[in-house]
Amino acid sequence: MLIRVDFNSDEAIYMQLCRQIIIGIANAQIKEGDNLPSVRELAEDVGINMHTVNKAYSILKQEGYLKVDRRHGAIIAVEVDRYKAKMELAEEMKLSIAKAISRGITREETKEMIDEIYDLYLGGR
Amino acid sequence: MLIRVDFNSDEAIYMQLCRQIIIGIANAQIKEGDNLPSVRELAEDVGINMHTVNKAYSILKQEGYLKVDRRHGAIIAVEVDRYKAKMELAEEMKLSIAKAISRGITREETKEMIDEIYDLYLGGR
DNA sequence: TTATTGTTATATATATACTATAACAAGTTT
DNA sequence: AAACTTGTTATAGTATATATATAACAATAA
Repeated sequence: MLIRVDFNSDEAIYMQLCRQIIIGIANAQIKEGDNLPSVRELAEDVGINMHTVNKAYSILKQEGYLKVDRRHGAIIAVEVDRYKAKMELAEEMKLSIAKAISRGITREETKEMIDEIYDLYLGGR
Repeated sequence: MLIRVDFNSDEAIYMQLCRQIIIGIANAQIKEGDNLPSVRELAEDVGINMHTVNKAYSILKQEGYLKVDRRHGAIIAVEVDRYKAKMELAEEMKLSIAKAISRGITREETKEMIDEIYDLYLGGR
């Protein structure tokens, strides 16, 4: 899985890493049990510091997307707490939908958009 | 419209203000043409610095939620560019939906959630 | 005239983000 | 056994973001 960072973005580098890895899981570029490159390897590869990668991995571990052990490095292992997952999703969408309503985007339009994004990630699956 | 800030939150104070005002527009607590308290007034009211409020107002102005003139202070005036609004919404939802897919939340569940949040804001409208 | 408006300027303190080196124990490879 | 790689931790430095404190300005309202 290819990971790149945009140094001109105002999104923090460690967040760019987290986001790309989560999207990689969503669209099955990386699957349960796959291992990510070591912190030093990925850092070298994208041209950033080891600690920035380590921060991203630590967050992903803490949020339940991967597990880390010394034998195999970082391994994708999504921990699913459906209740927590839905609460988090709702919380994240609250501001976005408030913006949408303020700007006259209907619920049907929003749901169409949801379908498009699901299709984008799931493809034929 | 009541605005409060949580000093223990890890969300920046100016972002808390932006969020609460946008949600206030979405659920019609404040409407087109209504005016917000002056920067000094709101700062005094919630116990923060004038410049923090000014930063929030500047962002909301820049994002097209209000206009500011010296006669009447900050006035709600939502500028709607539907194309831009939908692009922004899609962009904001991409990461959230990637998380949802990773955690096994189906598109139907997500769309139910969208309905609930729309209902939350729109109420009987 | 007096007061209030948003805006701008300067300064300071703290937190976050990122980098740079270095070291450690645990595990893998040779 | 020795050499290497792993994640992790520690320390230190720089840069930027956040929030505060004072002060001043022109435009407007009372």
